[in-house]
Amino acid sequence: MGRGKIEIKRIENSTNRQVTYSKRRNGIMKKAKEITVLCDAEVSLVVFSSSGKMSEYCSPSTTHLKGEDITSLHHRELMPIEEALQNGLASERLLEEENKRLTYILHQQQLEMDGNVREMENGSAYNHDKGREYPSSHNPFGFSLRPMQPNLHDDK
Amino acid sequence: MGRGKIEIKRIENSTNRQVTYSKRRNGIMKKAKEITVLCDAEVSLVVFSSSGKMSEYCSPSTTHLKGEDITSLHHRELMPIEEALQNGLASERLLEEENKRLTYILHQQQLEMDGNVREMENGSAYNHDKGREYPSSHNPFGFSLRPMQPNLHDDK
DNA sequence: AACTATTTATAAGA
DNA sequence: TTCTTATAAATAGTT
Repeated sequence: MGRGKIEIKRIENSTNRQVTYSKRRNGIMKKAKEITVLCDAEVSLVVFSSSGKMSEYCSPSTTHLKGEDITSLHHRELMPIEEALQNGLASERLLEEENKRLTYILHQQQLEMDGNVREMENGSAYNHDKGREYPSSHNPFGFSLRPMQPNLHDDK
Repeated sequence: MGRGKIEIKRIENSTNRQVTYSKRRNGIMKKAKEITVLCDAEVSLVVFSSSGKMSEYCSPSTTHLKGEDITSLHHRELMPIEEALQNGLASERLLEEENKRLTYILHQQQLEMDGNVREMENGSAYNHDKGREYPSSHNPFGFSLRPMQPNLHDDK
């Protein structure tokens, strides 16, 4: 799409690569938003440039979380951890805290499951991650919790 | 892009919405792969259709995990947990195991970092998982674990 | 950052 | 669903 056709292979020129990255990142973000709206879909998109800069899009949660959207949940659950990490706290300590959070959420899930075993047929999407910008040029973050689609209908 | 211009708003006709979803999902996945290759970027993209079907793309991990790719790590580390969950084991037990696994992985990462701090400028890409269908049209899984970049340099 | 010539994605139709 | 094709949209190369 452009003045010339290009091969899909790494752009060696750093400047061109950066420019193309910027354009295409905008393009894919737009597409993500569009499919969300047009098709009532849910999308999580995270992109890291080769220089470690992150961009992300996450569709608003509509059917789940009882009004709390994924973004706000992300902010509530993850940002405190990210901040703490950036403040240089020991990773072990953070792991403990993370684990507590996991435990809590797992309990919540467990309660749901106990009350609604039928819907526990299938699994989750674990996973993924990417590059980034952190003060020390290290990402101090060991892992993050990525809430997806809690099955919170307790009406059954 | 097509025979006619469309407004970006929910497609009410269910069939059309499904068709558009399918086409656009393919399109955005392609774009994700392209930006990965062209710009040396890392991408994680998860899309859920309104019927609960998930599709995912995650760019391959290049710099870390010493040869173990994301997929195999996912299978080794995560699938047993998913299966266990599906078998209804207590969440506490699973969390403990999960935490042990996390700790182990964190240590592994630590070892890598200790021996090669220079290369720790950018992160690894854990994982991914591929298209599942949730029978009940709900994703029963409330969260996913997203390992990122453990900051385990205890030299500060 | 803008500007276009082109390529690519895709909406509608078959 | 898969293919076709006219048209809208994205974007590569340029300014």
